[in-house]
Amino acid sequence: MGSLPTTAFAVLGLLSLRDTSGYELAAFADESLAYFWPMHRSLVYRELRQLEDGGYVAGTAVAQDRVPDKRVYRLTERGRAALDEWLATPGFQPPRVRSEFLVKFFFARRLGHQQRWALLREYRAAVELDLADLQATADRLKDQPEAAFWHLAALHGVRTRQALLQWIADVEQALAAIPGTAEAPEEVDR
Amino acid sequence: MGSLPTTAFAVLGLLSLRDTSGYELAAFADESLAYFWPMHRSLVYRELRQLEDGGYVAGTAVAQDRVPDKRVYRLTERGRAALDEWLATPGFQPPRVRSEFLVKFFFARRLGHQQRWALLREYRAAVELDLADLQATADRLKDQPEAAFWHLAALHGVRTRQALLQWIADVEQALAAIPGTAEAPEEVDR
DNA sequence: GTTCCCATGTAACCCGTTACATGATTTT
DNA sequence: AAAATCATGTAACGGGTTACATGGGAAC
Repeated sequence: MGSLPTTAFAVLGLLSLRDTSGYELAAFADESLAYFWPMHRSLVYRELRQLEDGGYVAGTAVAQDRVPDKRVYRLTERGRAALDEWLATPGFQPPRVRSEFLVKFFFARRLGHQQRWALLREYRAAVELDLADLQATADRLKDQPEAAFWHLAALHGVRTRQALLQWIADVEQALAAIPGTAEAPEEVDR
Repeated sequence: MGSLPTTAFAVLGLLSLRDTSGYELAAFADESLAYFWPMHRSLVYRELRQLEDGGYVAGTAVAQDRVPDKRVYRLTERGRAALDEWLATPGFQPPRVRSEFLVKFFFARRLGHQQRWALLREYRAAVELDLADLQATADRLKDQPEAAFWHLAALHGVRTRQALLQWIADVEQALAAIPGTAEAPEEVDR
């Protein structure tokens, strides 16, 4: 009982791929899990310490020259068991989204037309960037069979971002139709 | 400087619609903002207290019989100004997603076929439920012009969930193609 | 007539973010 | 040669979740 937080399993999962120090693990998490489970370095360090206290991982100090010494962790048998049990157990927390943009958008009735359009344009730019990034990741992983699930997870992101672009187009339509809302001209670059 | 957290603006925004107690405000937030900015009741209470300390809202004790007394808050001029300034200021934090499902999925190479398919099926069920809920909200708001932005925000959710169903279909295809992965039969109800 | 739900909130805990520290190496 | 980055982490703060409290209706 007292099951571990999801972040702990994320760490165990990464350790199941190879033994690493906190720094390396956090760096890899940042390239892989970050889109759907962001973890700051500090959190990774603390989690590793706690996992070691619980006997899920074992750390060894490794001296290095030129760079600071590090502590390399590996999964213990207990850790592997916990990971696999969590994976095999049905159920997951409902996905949580936090979008400051949507909060602003929700109250956008208080804004003038100019600013509404500006807000939307800004969102579109952000989504497009994000999509490009995810698409690049997905493409890079496309033909690596051992990264099949990673690739599909990236596609998850791609698909939702594409849907967002569609939504933005819909909203532009709807905004243009709001009485008295003249369509804002494209931003002119003076 | 020392700008307020987004949760504070969410609370100010809701108060701009009408004066309420913490309990009512949290209940309304749960029907409206929750999909993109969840706030637990406790958090709303604390935020209201802090906003009152900062002079953004003013609370009045209201006695009731049969139910406990309550404290009703209204926006002060300062609160209204802070809200509008935040709204009009460009920029927003990048949307953050946290999906335990995707963490499990990412490590699904460790699972057997049965369990992979079970995980996916479970996800589809969850997404379908979620979609139905959002769709119902969107439909309900469709023809209320004063709720136009609320309606569009709900559509934001609808669109992304539809994309997820598409993604799930893709994944089922991909899983079926993984060597040695016989397609798992539909769950038989004995 | 117990048990569950409503309406109102307070208190404690812990996860997640931000700030701080440090010496070597690469960049400007 | 000063500034930014890398490779390691620790410490402090605060937002978000969970647990606790309470007394009156509603449900079974």
